[in-house]
Amino acid sequence: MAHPTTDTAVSREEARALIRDVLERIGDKWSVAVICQLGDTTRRFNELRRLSHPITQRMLSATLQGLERDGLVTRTVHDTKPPRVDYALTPRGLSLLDVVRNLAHWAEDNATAIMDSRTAFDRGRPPR
Amino acid sequence: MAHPTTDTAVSREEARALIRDVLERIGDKWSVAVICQLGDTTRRFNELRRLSHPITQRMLSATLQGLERDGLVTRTVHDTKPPRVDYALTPRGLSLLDVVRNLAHWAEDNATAIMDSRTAFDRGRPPR
DNA sequence: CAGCATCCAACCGGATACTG
DNA sequence: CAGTATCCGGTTGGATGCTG
Repeated sequence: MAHPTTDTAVSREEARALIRDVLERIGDKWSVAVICQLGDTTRRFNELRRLSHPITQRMLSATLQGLERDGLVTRTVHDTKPPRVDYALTPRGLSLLDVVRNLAHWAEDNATAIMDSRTAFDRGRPPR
Repeated sequence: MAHPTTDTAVSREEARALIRDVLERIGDKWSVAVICQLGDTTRRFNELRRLSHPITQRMLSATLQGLERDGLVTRTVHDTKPPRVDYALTPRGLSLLDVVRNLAHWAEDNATAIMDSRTAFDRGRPPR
């Protein structure tokens, strides 16, 4: 405890790094959409595909693997024929869903204001 | 109102599009960090630069312009010498700060669990 | 101090084709 | 049905150098 200020600064930076790591998980193009679609029900692969609409197989697969890797969704394979795989949020995923819903709420509430702000800003600065 | 289901589906999709537009704003690499650093105090350019640490000038500039465009921060130029520019959150930016703080909180709370989950997952699936 | 301009590498993500 | 493999274009963002 010789240099508490330094300690604090370091852990602060480390905390920021962790936060960014996590934010990059949900900051990609599809994670939030998929998490919302999962909600509190379990869904199958192509079901998610339809719901998250123009998502490609590749991206859905990658997104789900990322979420599974982080312990946010579970993947259960029923080896029937045809094969069937169910995805669902884990408790941790559900807790994230709450946060994400707040975010979505805010986005919905402020979407038009933001769009207006953008066009106003762009009118003042014509591109080139 | 012949096909209310269709109507709902369409507006739902539009809503999703809007939300994604907004999420992409804060989904980039630096916006959240800058918003947190602004908090409820006004800050100068290089001050933000130091606080958001390894951010480059270019990225800070771009991030701030994006946030200003969306009406989330204000930019005030004092023409003194040397020049001085202050950035601060608008009311809308402050409301976003609340949401973002929730997110950061969640990230902090779950960071270690997520890291553990990742290493466990990766142990099960060695690369290649 | 507060930026803009340019260049360029890395990565993200879409399209497409194929498999168990 | 539920994916994997490959290709490849656009965007993101870092490094660097210059300006008022």
